[in-house]
Amino acid sequence: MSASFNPADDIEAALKAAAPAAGPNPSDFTPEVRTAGPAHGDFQANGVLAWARREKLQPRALAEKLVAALPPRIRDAYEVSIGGPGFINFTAQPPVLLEWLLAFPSRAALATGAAGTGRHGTSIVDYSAPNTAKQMHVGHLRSAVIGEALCRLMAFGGETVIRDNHLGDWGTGFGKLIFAYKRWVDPVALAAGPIEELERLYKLAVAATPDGSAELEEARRELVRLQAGDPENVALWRNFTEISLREFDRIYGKLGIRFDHTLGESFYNDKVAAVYRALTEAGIAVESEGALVVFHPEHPRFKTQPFIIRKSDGAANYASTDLATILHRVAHFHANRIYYVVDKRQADHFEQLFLTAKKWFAKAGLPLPVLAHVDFGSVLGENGKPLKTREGENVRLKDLLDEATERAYALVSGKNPDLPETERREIAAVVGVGSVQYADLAQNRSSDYLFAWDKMISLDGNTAAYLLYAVARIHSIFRRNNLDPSGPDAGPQAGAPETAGELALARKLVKFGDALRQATDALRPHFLCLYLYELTGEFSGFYTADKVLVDDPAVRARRLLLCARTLLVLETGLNLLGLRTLTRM
RNA sequence: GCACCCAUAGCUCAAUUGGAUAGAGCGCCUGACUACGGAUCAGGAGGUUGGGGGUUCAACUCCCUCUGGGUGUACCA
Repeated sequence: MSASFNPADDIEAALKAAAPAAGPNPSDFTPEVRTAGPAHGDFQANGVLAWARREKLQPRALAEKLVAALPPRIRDAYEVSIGGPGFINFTAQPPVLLEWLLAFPSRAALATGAAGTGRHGTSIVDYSAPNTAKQMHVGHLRSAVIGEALCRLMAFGGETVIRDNHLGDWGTGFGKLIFAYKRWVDPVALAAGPIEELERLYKLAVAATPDGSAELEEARRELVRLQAGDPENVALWRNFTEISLREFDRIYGKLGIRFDHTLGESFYNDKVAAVYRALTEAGIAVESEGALVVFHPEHPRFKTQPFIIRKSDGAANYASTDLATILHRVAHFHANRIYYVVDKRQADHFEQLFLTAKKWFAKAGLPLPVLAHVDFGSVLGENGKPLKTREGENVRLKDLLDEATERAYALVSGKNPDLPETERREIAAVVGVGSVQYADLAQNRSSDYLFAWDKMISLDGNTAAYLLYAVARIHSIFRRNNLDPSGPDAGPQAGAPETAGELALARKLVKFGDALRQATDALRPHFLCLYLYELTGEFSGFYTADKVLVDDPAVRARRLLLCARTLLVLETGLNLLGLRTLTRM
C-alpha cells in the first residue's frame, strides 16, 4: 500500500466507504476533508454535521459510528478523535509520515502524485499579451508572473497546457507609427535602441496627427495600405513585431517564460468576417448606430450596454478578434478550457465575450470550452495610486527588474562579501527577480497590491529571500558533508520522526499536495506561497531545535531525510511559481 | 445614474470558499549566539472583522441596508 500524495484524499475515500455502515442515505454524505490547524490534528472531516442535520441525527453519535466503521489501515495511520459539535480529527502518526517521505523522494515522484489528483484535458492560458512597438511596463508584470505560475501548476497537475501570447499587434496605432517612421526615423537610434526609437516615433506621430488634420488622414491611409497588403508597409509592420519580440524575450527570459504560441491579434485579421456572418445569421448580433453589436436582454446591464464586435467604420476591434480566437482555439487546439489572465478592469469585456460565445456556440452546435477570466488588481505605488515614475510615466519592466537585481546585489555583497563577484551577480539576479515574482504571487491576485521595495527584498516575513535562504542552508548541510540530498544519503534507512520539531516539519510536508490542489483549483498561487512560507517556518524551528549532523546514525538519518524532503518540496514549489533557486546565497 | 469589487491588529496582508479560540510579517516589548549559514529562532502585547439588521448547529465569508473608498459603463485594448 503506497502513501497517497494528498493524504486527505485517502481519508476522504475511507470515510465515504465507511458511511453505509454508519447511517442512512450515505450517498448524500460528502466527508469534506480539509487540512486542520495544529490544535485539531492534521486533517478534519466536516461533512458529518450536514449529514446528521439532514437525517435529524445527533452529529457526535453519527461521527462515532462513522469512526468505528473506518478500516484498521486508517485507524492505525491516524489518531482519530471527534471534536466540537461533530468534527472528525485525524492526526497523522509517525509511521504514516515516514511512509509519505519515502514514497516521494523526487520531483518526478511528486509530479506523478500530483497528476493523479489533478484535472486533465487541454487548457489554453492567454497571458502577458503586451502591445508591440512599446516596451513592457509595470502594468504587464502581473499577467506575466501569475500566468506563468498558473501554467506550471496546471501542467504539474497533469493538464495539457498551451501558453499563448495574444499580442496587441494590430490596430489604428500602426498607421500612425508607419506615418512617423517614414518621415522621421533615425537609423542610428534605431540600430542602437530599436524599441526606444519606435516609442519616440509613436509619440511624434500622436502629436503630429490631431483630430481633423491632414496628417491624421495620411496616417489612416497608411493603415489602409497596411491592411490591403502593401509590401512596404507590411514589411515595416513585420519589423516592428520582430523588434518588439526581441525586446519582450529579454524580459521573458528573466521571468522564466516561454510561450508555445504567439498568435497576436493580427493572426485573426482574416478570421473576423466569418464571426460577423455567423453572429448576424444566428440573430445574435445586430446593427446599431452603424456598428455591429450584441445585446444581452437577460442581463441587467448588457441589455443596453452593447458588445461592439465591428466598429461603425467597418474595422475590427478586440471583441471581434477575441471571438475569432475562441473559435480557433477550439477548432485548432481542441481547448477544453481557456484562461484569460487579464486585469480585472476588463471584467465587463470578458463577461460580454463569454455570454456571446456561449450563445454563438450553442447555435452552431460547437462544444463550448470553460471560459474564465483570471483577474487581478493593479500594482500601486506607496501612495496608494497606480505605480508611476517620478515623472508620471509608466515604470518600465526592464528598469524594475534591473533595480530589483541591483538591490539584491547590494544586499548579497553586504552579507556575503567573500563570494566571487560573478556568483554574487548570479545570486542577485535570482533573488532580485524572484522577489518581484514572489511578492506578486504571495498576495491574493484579486486585490490591488502595494509595491514596496523594502518589504519585497526583505529577508523577514513571507518573501522570496526568506525561502531561498532556507534552501541555501539545507544545501549547505549536505555540501558540508559531501552528501547528496537527492540520493540515498537521505533514504530508506531513516526511521520515523520523533521530536516535536521533526514531527511538526513532517506533518507540514505531507500537506504539499493539498497546497498544490488549493492553488491549482482556485487558480490562486498565493495558497502555495503561504504553504511554502509556513513550511519554511517549520523547517527553521526544527533546524534551531534539532541538530542534524549528530553522531547517532539513526537520529542523523531521519533528520537528513527531513532536510532532503524539505529541500525537494521548497525547490519544486518555488519552481512551480516560476522562481529559480540557489545552492548558496 | 446604473453595475461590479473592496473595507480584517498602528502598517502590509492571510483565513482552504459556511467550520472549532480570526492568523502571519513589519513596527513595539522580552529572551536565545565563540553558529550543521543569526539573512535565524522562542515568547509577549495588539481585534465588537466599517455600522446596523437577517439566514443556521455554525458567518470575516451568504442576504438586506447604511457609510466610506476603488473600477467599469458605444466604437482603445
